[in-house]
Amino acid sequence: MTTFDHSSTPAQSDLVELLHRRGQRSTPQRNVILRELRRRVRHATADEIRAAVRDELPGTSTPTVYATLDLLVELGLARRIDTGLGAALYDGRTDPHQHLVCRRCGRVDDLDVALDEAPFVTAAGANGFDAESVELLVCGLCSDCAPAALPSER
Amino acid sequence: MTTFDHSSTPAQSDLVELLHRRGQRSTPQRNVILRELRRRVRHATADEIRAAVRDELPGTSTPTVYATLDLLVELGLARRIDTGLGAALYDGRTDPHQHLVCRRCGRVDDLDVALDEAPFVTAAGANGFDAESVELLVCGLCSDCAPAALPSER
DNA sequence: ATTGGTGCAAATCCTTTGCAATAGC
DNA sequence: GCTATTGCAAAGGATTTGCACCAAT
Repeated sequence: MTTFDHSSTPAQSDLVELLHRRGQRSTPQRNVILRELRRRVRHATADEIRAAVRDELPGTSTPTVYATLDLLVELGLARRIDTGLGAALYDGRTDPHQHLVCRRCGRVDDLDVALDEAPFVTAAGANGFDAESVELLVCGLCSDCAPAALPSER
Repeated sequence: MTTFDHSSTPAQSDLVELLHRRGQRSTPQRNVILRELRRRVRHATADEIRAAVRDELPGTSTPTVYATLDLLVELGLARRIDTGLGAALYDGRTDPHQHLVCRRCGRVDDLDVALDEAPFVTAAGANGFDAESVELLVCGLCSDCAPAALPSER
């Protein structure tokens, strides 16, 4: 196999089964964090998720939010985007898409251009590397920042 | 234009001219850091570069190393790799190539598979985004970690 | 009852900032 | 001489750890 399963988004309720299959537990925190992540249009930082989750689960702690987001990524229900500009972003979309990263304001937008991952996964395998995912980032200046940038920074 | 200039690595001496053209100065720190970055086979963290540079320029400070590496990236003489696993890595190779990132040990290797950036750059432009570079990371387990990983973490 | 999960506080790690001193041009 | 660059120390921000308590199975 040279590609990944990119089937459609699992239902919210599937989280319970995914967890139980691994001997892990369904908790209010996990359910609410996944729901919150999916409700969002824009990508969110762990801290933004925590702020939002607090309406429903007031005591929710930062370490729990991080642990849960990492777990969701591991379960294939979320993606983590590391841009190197401030905090990592979490993305509830699980279907294949890429990201546009503005190096000036840090904004990250989705980019829906198909990427054929097969050659990369195959070449990785030839190096003894077990590929799990391919992330493509287009870095540059977003529509707000491009005009504002001085010639020297372009 | 829908692609970038990926011409061959500039000579060390060109750094001086690149800097002067921007009204910036050639300093021993900048020259030594670039030389060190290019000498390396494996990618290096800012701190590793600092440790290496200290042999030649004992006083070199952390902020200078970070500032210089950022400058080299801006000048197109280096790339910064943000994996989200520990410190950022700097890569002195300027010709097009991708990266393999082991999520377990953090090791990053080069992957020489051609990527056609054009469709991504074009689509970015259609969104009003001014693309400057495209980064592709293949995430997974390296040859050392894949056998060691427990079934549950694979 | 078991043991996985949570919250709290604190620690750690990476990177940037402020500022006075230095050194290219 | 002008001002970019440096080093130092310290701050800042993101994420993780240790541990006691709690709760899902």
